[in-house]
Amino acid sequence: MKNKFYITTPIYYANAKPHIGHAYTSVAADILARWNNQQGKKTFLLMGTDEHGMKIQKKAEEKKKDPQQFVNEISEEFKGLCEKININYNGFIRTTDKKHEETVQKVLQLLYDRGFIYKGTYEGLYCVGCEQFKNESDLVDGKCPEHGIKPEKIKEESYLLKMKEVKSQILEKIKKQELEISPEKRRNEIISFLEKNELKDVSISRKNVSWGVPLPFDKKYTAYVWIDAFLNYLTGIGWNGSIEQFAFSELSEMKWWPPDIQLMGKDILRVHASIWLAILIYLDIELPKRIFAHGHILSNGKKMSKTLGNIIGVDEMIRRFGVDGTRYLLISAGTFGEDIDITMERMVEKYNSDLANGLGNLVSRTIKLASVSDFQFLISNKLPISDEKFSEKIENLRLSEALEYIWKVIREDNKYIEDNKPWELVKSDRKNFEKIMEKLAFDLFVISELLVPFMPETSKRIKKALENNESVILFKKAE
RNA sequence: CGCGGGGUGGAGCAGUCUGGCAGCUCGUGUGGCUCAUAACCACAAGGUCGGCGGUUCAAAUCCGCCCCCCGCAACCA
Repeated sequence: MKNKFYITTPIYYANAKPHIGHAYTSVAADILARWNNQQGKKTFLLMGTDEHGMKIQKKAEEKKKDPQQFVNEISEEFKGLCEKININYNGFIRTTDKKHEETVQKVLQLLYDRGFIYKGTYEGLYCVGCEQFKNESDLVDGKCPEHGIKPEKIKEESYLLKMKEVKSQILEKIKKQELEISPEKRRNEIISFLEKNELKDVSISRKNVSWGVPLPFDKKYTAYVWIDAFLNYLTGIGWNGSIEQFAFSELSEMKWWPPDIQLMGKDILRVHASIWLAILIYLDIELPKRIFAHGHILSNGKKMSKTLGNIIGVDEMIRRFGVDGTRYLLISAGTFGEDIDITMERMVEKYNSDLANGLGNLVSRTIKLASVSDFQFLISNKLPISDEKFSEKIENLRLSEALEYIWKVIREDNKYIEDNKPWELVKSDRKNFEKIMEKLAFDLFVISELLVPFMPETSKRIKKALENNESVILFKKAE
């Protein structure tokens, strides 16, 4: 299918409630989806929840809940988050969906039959207390933080996915831009990582995790969550696990494939650029066109954490700044792709100056000028707005720059009003007054069009206010 | 010698690849305006671009060394 746009977010791990990072990724994805939709493309935004694995099993036990019930609740919370911040998703995949699980098993079997999965041994640090393998980064002073004991190095039988042999293929495809990884910085990182390191074969089975998809060829094991999770990008648009489905992709429900953009946090870029790509290559499925890794949200230069008490909640932001205000503040906080740093204090400032005093006040004063002088705006919904500079910024995911571009117009219009003094002209020179008002109306219309992906409700409200010549307070001052 | 990111006026950032008067927003000061959400506009103050050295007619930008902060170290989203 031509003229389509398929975008994915990572599926969110359902071991805890959603936080602002999830909102950030989701809003960005939503903006890109809405923008492409506005450009006349058929779009599909896929989101979802990743619901298997040891962590979830344990969390459910702690709360004395059945794991399925536990993830049902969390999954609803993630959907709720999407509603709250106005994410217009087209599909929401859950890895505990029956169809997804079946497809995962099919794929595992296929990879096994083709010899890409083999039985070997996995060596790792095993904590007897937790009954699971630990990462070195999980340890405190070389000990398990929960049990205070040193994990043992043990070997265990395990199923492994071959990685060594695909490495050069992955590297080549990235280098040849068959798959674009951006920002460029991240691309370079991945390339140098692949060039400098051997890719070890990855263990894809878990012995002590009952909450997972059983390996079809050895039911004693369940699949490691990543394998399960990655396939969501395929099952989420209706893949049933048969390779034939791709042969007629123009006609089948796989018409969305490949993803035009896969959006994710920088933390999971590396696993995507290795394991995920390996799976696709083994399955002979076309790679995504582009993977974009964004940065993390910091608060006052630090990761948000309960101990530091610097957590900023989505609900609180919505309460103070509204839905569109929250979307604006998240996206305008810094270059998309870099880490961004937010604090409540600065957000209040930015909200007041950009939204209340900037956009809100411009709309308000323009409409007041019109209504006291019986000027009627002619809203020309006929003209499709296309602004190349703006488009280019969005295509390159320079999202905050795109917003700055709009705000430049807002400032210019404020100056324009100041310079032309329409409140005087209305008494002396009606003709010129109308000329000025038309220019303002046109600009506001353009602004509202450009804002559609970023602040859909605000955009509608501006248009409505212009049509009805009705004064509005778009954004109340925040304290 | 593990890998990577960052250090730019009071705050937050852009600019570094491809060298050419140091840019944006906020805040501050002074003045102006009254259509507007005490909003808006103009002007001004404020920077040895982390440090030292090198290349160059010219360095925030290229090269070398050093200091400080922050991530990551793949089976952890």
